[in-house]
Amino acid sequence: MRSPTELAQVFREKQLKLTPQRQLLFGLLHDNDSHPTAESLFEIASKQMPGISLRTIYQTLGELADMGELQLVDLGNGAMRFDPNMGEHQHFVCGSCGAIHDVDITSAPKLRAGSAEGFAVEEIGVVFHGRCDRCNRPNHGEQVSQHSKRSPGIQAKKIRQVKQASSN
Amino acid sequence: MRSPTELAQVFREKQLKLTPQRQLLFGLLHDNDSHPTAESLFEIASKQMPGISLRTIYQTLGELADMGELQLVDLGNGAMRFDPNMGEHQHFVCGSCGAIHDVDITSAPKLRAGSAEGFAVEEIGVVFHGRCDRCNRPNHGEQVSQHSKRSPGIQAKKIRQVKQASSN
DNA sequence: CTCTAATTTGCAAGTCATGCTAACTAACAA
DNA sequence: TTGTTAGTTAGCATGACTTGCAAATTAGAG
Repeated sequence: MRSPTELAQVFREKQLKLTPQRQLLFGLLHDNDSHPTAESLFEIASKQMPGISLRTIYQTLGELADMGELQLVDLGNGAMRFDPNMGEHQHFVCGSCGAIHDVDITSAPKLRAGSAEGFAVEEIGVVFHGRCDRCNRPNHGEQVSQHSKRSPGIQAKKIRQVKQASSN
Repeated sequence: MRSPTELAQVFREKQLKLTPQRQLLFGLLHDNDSHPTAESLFEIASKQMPGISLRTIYQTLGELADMGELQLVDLGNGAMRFDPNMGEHQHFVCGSCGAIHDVDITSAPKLRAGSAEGFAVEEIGVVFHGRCDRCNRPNHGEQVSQHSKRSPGIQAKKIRQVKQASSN
């Protein structure tokens, strides 16, 4: 995602208003590698701007995604994650603490697929699962920080799948 | 997933009752490669057993998943998909018609990842996106059959992610 | 046939995200 | 500075998908 300043420029050019809500979000998202959910952003934003609406968070996030400024990542953990890192990369999800880390695609085996079985593959989504280095230590803090809400039953054991947005 | 007969055996051994609802589902799921949702199974099951509850579908499906008889696949399209094919394979999702096809992992480049960046990778989830051969034809039927319900906005462009169940 | 624990149902509840609209305001012009 | 207006925000309702719960059933054993 571009810097708040650049985004301001882009918005202006598109006749989009530079509201304080948007500017706040631009700042909160810039260089944010925490893969926040709309809810978590809402909480943080609320501190700096009490009264801001969750609806606005979703709205703005959706616009930024439309503009190709950020990715909407669904790890199947319940809520959508927003990732301002538009570079080609994948994600690693720690099954122990729930942490999500970016994985440089170059450090992982390159993935490619031509038209397998007659399918014209355009995008390949990948998610690595395992335990992060911290949780692998002897005295790891086995605490699933991101209190996973939605459905403890099926959710707990389901097999997630990936998807990369098409060029739409 | 094992055959209905074998499943019956398994259930008996586990002191689980062989209800007609379960038997019906065993049959509907056996060799089913349509990646049905709970809802779609419900519709089909309802024809053969009017009155069956959607709740029961979810319940049974969850149990089968727990028993390792089927995978719960989340393509991010809104509803969970149930896949009785427990063999190692990936999925291809057609962005045009919404069809989901199994992809033999061997026909796609093998994926592997040791501990990238300190992470102990246990599972890697992959989903291929593109257009199926049918939709690639000149006069393709550009109809998203599986009327995607849930959230047309964010859903339409979001980047899905994958996940493979841990050995739980 | 009886009994009991496992199941099924039906409905409420919960989570996540979007639709809708009245109230508000950034951006621009006079 | 003030007026105008199209773009935005805030709230609330609604929708989709699942699960929790408790009462009513029933499969399977004795």
